[in-house]
Amino acid sequence: MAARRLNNPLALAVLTLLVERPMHPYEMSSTLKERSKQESIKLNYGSLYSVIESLLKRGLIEVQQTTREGKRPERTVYAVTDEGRDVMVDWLSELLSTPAKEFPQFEAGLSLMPALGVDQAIALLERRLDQLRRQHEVGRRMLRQASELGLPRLFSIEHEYELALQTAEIEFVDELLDELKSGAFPGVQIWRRIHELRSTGLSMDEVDARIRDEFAEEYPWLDEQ
Amino acid sequence: MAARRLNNPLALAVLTLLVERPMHPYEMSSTLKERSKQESIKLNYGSLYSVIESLLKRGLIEVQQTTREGKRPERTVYAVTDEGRDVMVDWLSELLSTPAKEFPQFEAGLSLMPALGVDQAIALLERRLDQLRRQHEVGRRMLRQASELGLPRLFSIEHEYELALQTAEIEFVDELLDELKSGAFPGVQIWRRIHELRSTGLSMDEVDARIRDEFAEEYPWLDEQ
DNA sequence: AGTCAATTACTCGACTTCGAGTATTCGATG
DNA sequence: CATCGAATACTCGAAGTCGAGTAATTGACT
Repeated sequence: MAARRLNNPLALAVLTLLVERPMHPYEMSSTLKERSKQESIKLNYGSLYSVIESLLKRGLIEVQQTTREGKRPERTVYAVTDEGRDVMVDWLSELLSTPAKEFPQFEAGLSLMPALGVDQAIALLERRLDQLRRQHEVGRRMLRQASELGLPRLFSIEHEYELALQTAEIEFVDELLDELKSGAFPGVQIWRRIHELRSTGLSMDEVDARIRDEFAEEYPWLDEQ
Repeated sequence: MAARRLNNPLALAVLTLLVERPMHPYEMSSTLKERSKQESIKLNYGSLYSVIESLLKRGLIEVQQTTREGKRPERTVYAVTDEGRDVMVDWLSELLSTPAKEFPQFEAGLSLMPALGVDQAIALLERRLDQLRRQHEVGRRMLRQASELGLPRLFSIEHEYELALQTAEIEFVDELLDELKSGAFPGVQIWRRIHELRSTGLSMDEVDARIRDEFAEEYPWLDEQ
C-alpha cells in the first residue's frame, strides 16, 4: 500500500541534516536558515512538522530521545535510519539527474496573456523587466560578497543557478518586448483587432466570425477546426 | 475574513475561459487540453472541481444552468461575474508584471548536492545534461512544426519561454560539469576530502576537526562560527 | 529589578491537492 | 448487432500545505 511517494524537498533536506547528526525539528529549521537553504527549499513550520511525521511513519527516521526543560514544549530529537540514508541518496540522485516538469507562474501568465490587451501586456512586461533587472543586480552583489568572504562556491551554487535562469528570463522578456512594440511579433495585429472588436460589445461568436473573415489569408489555421 | 487568497493558476485559467463564454467543468478541461495549456498550467480533475467550488464561494463565477441528459451525471454550466472579470485582469496582470519566487526541484537538488560525493554528482549531472539536450531538441522541433502550420507565435509564447529557460540550464550544467571535472571548481578538494574522511567511518565532529586543520589557510571562513 | 523584543519550540485546523475510481454514452470494427 | 475502447462527466477521501497562534525563555537595556 506504499503511501503516496513523499514529494516535498523539505523532507529530503531533513534527511540530509540527520545524516550529519541527530537533531530536533526546530534545530533543523534554524540550521537550514543559517545555511540559506530556505531560499531554495520552501520552509515553513507546519510543513516541517508534518513532513517529519511522514518520514517517521515510513521508517526513514526514528525518535532518538525526547527531553523537556522547564515548562518549555517537549523537544524530540530524531535520527536517520539506514533506510532513510538510502532514500536520501536515491532521492537526491533523482533530483540532480532527472529534469522535472515545473510550472512557473510566469509561464502560466504568458499562456493566458492574450486575455489582456496588447498595450496592457506591454506595460506589464516592462514592469517585470524592471524588477527582474533590479533583483538580478542584488543577487549578483550578494554572490560577489560571499566569494570575497572566501566561502567556496560549492555552498552557493544553487544561487548561481537562480541567477542563470534570471538572466535567461531577462533576455527573453527584453526580446519579446522589442517585438511587441515594433509590431514585428507575428499575431500582434490579430490580437489587437480581437480586443478592439470585443470592446465594441460584440459577442465572442461575432468577433470570431469577423476575425476569420479579416485574417483568413494570413492565417490558414483559422479554417481548421 | 477574506479567505486565503486563491493561488492555483488553474483558477485563473477557468476565469479566462469563462470570460470567453460560459462552460461546464469538463468542457473547460477539454478546451485547456486542446489549446495545450495543460503544459503550462497543471490540470487535474480533482483540482479543477475544487477550484471551481472556491471561485463560486468567492462570487467570482456563478451557476448559469444545470442540465442532465439521460442518466449521465449532471452538467453544471458556469458563467463569470463582474467581480470575476476584474479579478481575472488583476491576477493575470500580477503574474505578468511581478517576478514570483519559485522553488525548482533542481535548485533544491543543487543546494543539497554536497551530501553526495563529487564523482557521483558528476555522473548524475551528466545524465541530466543528456536528457536536457534531448528534450530541448524535441521542444524545438515541435515549435518549428507549429510555426510551419501557420499558428501565430502568440499562442505558443509560453513554450518559447520554456525553451529559453532550458537553454540556460543546459549551459549552466555544462559549465558546472567542466569545472567539476577539471577540478577548477573552488571547493572541490574540500568536498572530496570530507567524503573521504566520512567513508573511513569518522564521526561528523572528527571530520570537521580534520577539515578545519587541513584547510585553515585556504578557507578563512572555517574559523568563523 | 523591570520590561520588551527576539528567540525557542511547536500546535492547530482550514484549505488545497491529487489521482484513482465510478458510471454512462458514443463510435468504430469485425 | 455485439462489443470494446475512447470519450464524457464527475466524486471522494487520504494526504499535504500553510501560516497565524501560543507560550515559555533569554538577553539587553533602562
